[in-house]
Amino acid sequence: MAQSDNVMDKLVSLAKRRGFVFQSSEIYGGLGSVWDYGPLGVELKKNVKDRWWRAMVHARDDIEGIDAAILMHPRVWEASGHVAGFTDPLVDCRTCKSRFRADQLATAACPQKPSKHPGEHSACDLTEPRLFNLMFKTFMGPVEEQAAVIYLRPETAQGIYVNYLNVLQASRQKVPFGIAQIGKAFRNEITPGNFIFRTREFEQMEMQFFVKPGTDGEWFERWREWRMEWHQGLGLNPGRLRWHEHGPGELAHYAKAAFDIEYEFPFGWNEIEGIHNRTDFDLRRHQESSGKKLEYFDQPANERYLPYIVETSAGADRVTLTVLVDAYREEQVEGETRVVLGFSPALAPIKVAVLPLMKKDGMPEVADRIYRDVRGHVNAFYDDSGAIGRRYRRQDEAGTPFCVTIDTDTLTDGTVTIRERDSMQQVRVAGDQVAAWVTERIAK
RNA sequence: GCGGGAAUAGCUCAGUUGGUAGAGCACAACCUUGCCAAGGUUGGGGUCGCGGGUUCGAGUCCCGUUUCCCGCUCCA
Repeated sequence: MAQSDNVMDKLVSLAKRRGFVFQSSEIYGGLGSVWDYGPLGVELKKNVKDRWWRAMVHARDDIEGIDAAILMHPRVWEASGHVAGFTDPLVDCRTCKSRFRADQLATAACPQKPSKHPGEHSACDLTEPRLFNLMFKTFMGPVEEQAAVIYLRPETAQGIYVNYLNVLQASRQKVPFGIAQIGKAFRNEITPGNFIFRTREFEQMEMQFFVKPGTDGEWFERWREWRMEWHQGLGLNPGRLRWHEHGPGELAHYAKAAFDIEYEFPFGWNEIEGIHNRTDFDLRRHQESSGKKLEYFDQPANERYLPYIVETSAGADRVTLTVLVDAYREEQVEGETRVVLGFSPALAPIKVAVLPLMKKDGMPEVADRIYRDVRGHVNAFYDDSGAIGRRYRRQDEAGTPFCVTIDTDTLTDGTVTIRERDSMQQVRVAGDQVAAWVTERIAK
């Protein structure tokens, strides 16, 4: 475990040094478990989100995208169960330092395993129950009165449910169909941590798929398969991905069945995406709470029903962390340790670095022309300072898959060398073909 | 929130029994070299997490606080 922690520590240092992730409000001492993405991090995360959006919305005819507001009517959260379910009364044991949900504690006997208890400790010395509301509260309007209390959404899904009929009508979709959304959500986690894995402000990539009751089981299986394929398509180590099925005691209040896709982080196996069969729980609750009919009318069959919902919910920050962790590797060269981030070209923040071999004979000028051409197509980076080997290393550390060098031959025949990070192979390409060459490699 | 550990330059860390800060790397400029990181010269950068206290004097001792890490409980 000590070695694993070490990897995360090094990743946090690297993330800060190279501009992937900074701690929020660092100059004021930092804000707990809130992180900002830097120049490279925002590109990486954006690439992850864009890839998800393309797979979900653009590449399919049966899914529409939306972008709902973070602020919603407070009654949404009463109907969803979050006002009741997200306020846990918790008690602590002063002796064994354990925490329990007060509503699950039947007796005064300590439910901890005996092995955890030193000596004669057989019953817990419990504190008074305290309320932990996991939703962030704020006020709508300038006067702080009870009626104006609203919440920052603790999940993005509800913005889809309350809009489902609007989307259905506007898009002329028919069940089965889905609605996709990428957006921020907020939770007052009791214990956040592990860098950007569990944070209080986070971004979700959610797709809610509306199906006819009775077909939910087969759609659930289909989406399980598709989502795992998507994660594998990011180029992640397949041995570090697995399923975790929720047992009866683990299921959330809304779910009939739930599978998590887990990734093996240095701190253990943890969930990066959940696939849930939410049944008609949410639509039914909103229908009852709002008094508005939310049924779907199946014209050919001439029947009305509340659709069942199969949800796929991935953490954008978690997937980004997964990509970072999976790409991280150390190489030993002549006793020195060097760090390489082996991002797939499609996800890499910088796709290509343009490096003139020497700062003379007009090489920087030629390199600059190529750089300006390439950056019109993909995110590129120009560097002419220091030794060439060192510049290669800097790009390896940033995860740049391709480096272009301009040498004396470029000045006469216009060709450049493209060096590929992972294979260390070099190819000779015409300077004006670099953008096309790189674009093709990224698309693969 | 509870218990344990930690916080000194962008990063990794030194800092002796209290006497008002250093190294390597990184960064900037110039020179040199030129295809897989450490060339030369010069330079910028720290109110030692923050706030109190003890002291003639605090990076160092005491108290509080914030943040991070490790456990306990929850989740994407």
